[in-house]
Amino acid sequence: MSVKHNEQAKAILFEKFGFTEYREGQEEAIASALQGNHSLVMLPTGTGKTLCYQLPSYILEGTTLIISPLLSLMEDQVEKMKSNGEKSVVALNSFLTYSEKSQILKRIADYKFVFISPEMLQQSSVIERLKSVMIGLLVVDEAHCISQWGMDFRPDYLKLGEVKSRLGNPLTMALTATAVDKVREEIIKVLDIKDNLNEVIYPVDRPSIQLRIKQCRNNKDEELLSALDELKGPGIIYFTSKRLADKTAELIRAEKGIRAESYHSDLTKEDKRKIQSQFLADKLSIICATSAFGMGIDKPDIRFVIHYHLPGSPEMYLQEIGRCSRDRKGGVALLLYEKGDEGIQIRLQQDSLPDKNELSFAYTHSDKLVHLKEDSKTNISRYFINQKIPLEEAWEKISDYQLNKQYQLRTMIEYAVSTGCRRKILLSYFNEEVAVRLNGCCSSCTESLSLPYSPIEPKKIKQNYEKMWQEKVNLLFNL
DNA sequence: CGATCCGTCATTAATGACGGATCGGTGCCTTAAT
Repeated sequence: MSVKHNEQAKAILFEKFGFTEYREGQEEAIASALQGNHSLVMLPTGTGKTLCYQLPSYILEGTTLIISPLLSLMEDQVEKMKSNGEKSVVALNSFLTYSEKSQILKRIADYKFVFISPEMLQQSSVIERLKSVMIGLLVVDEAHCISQWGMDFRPDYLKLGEVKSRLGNPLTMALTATAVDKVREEIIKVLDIKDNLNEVIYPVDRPSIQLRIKQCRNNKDEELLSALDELKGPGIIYFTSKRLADKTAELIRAEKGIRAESYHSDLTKEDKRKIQSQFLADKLSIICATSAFGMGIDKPDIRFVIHYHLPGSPEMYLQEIGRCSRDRKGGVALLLYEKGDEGIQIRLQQDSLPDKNELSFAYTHSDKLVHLKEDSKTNISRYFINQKIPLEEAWEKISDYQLNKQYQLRTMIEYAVSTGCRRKILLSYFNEEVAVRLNGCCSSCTESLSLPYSPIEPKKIKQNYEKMWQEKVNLLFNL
C-alpha cells in the first residue's frame, strides 16, 4: 500500500468504522485491493471480513458489487451499513417488486454498494445493465460456496467466472473462513483470478474452542441432556434431520425448562428471522438446527456447539463449531457419535450424484434436460453437458468428486473414533499443525475435560502449504 | 443404515402385525394458467 493510500485507509478506518487499529489480516487484504491485485482472503470466523472490502471501496472508484449466498445475509449487511450512516447501498433480490427492481436498475451506477445473488446475475436484464456500470471491486462473500454448492446445489456459483468476464474483469476479492488448498484452487480457477493474485491466508484453528467427543450407545438423548447440565448457553445443537431438530427442541424444553427452538428450511422467512433475532437478543438459549442455521450469525458469546449427527466434512464441522467463542473467551464443541452415524451422510452423498447409467442417459437425452426439475443429479449432468465435456471425462470428474466426499467423511469418522489428538486430525486435513498445545485441547489429550476453558488464542500467521492433501487423495485411489 | 410411512391382510369389523417403499440437508429464482 502506498503511503498515501495507507494514510487514507487509516483515516477511513476511524471516520467510517470507528476503529484505530486493524484486526489480524485486515490491513493485508485492504492493501492487496488498493494495489490493484485480485485477492483471496481466508480469515477465521469473526475477524471482520466485511471491513476488508468495505474500506477499500471508499478509496477505489466505482461501485462495489458484492455476491452473497443468502438473502438474509444481504438484508443484514444492508441494514447494518445503513445504520452506520451509509446510504448508498442496496440489495438487488427477489424481495423487490418489479417496479422497485427496475427503478434501482435504472440508477444502479449511483449506488456505492450493491448486494446480489449468483442467480440474479444470470438474468440478462441485470447483467446487461451492470455491464455499463463501472465496477470498482467485485466481492465474492463466503467464496467456499463455489466449491461446496456449485456442482450439485446452486450451479450458478460455477458461472461466476463468466459473469466476471462479461463485466469486463473487474478487480476481485473472494472471502472465506474455511477452505483447504484444493478449494482455494477451485475458487481461483472458477473466478479466473490467477494473475495478479494475492492470497491472504490465516490458520483455521480456533484454540479457544475445546474439542469433545462422546461415544454413545443408543443413549444419545441422555448424553445430550446430561451435557446440558454442564454446558450453559447460548448454544447451538446441529442435526441432519429436521424432524429430530424439532423433537429435541421439545425434549429440552420439557426436561430442562430451557428456552429452546428449532430452526430449519421448513420455517417461513418470518419465523426464521424471529428465531434468529430472539437468539441474538438472548431471549432463546438454545437453537436446535440443521445446516440451514448459522451463516452470518455474528453472536460473540455462543458458548457451545453440539453435533447430534456426524457432519459430512471437516469444512462443515469447522464452519459450524466456529460459531462459538467468537469473543475468544472459550467454547466447547461436542460431537455425539454413535457407530453407524455416518450412514446418513453416505446415503445423502450417493443420492446426490448420478451413477454412470444416469449420466449417460442425460447425455443421450440432453435436449430434454432443460425441462427437468432442479435436483442435484440433473444439475451435475447439465453442468458437464453445457461445458461440452465428453461423457467419459465427465464420469471421471464425478468419480473424483465422489472420492473427495468420501475422503471428507472418512476424516470425520477418524475424528470421531480416533484415540489421537482430535485437533491434530482436524487441522492436518487443512495442512495445519497444532500451533500451541493447550491443557484441555480435546477428548484425547485430556481425559476429563471441564470448564472453564478460556485460553488466549495465539496470533501467528502460518503459511506452509505443501501438497499433502493431494498425496492423501492419491493414497485413497490406491486403496 | 435406520426410522417411519403406507397399504394389505387377517380376524369374533377396528386394530395390529408385517413388509416393502421411501426418506434423510443446504436456496436462489419463479411475470403463467386455472
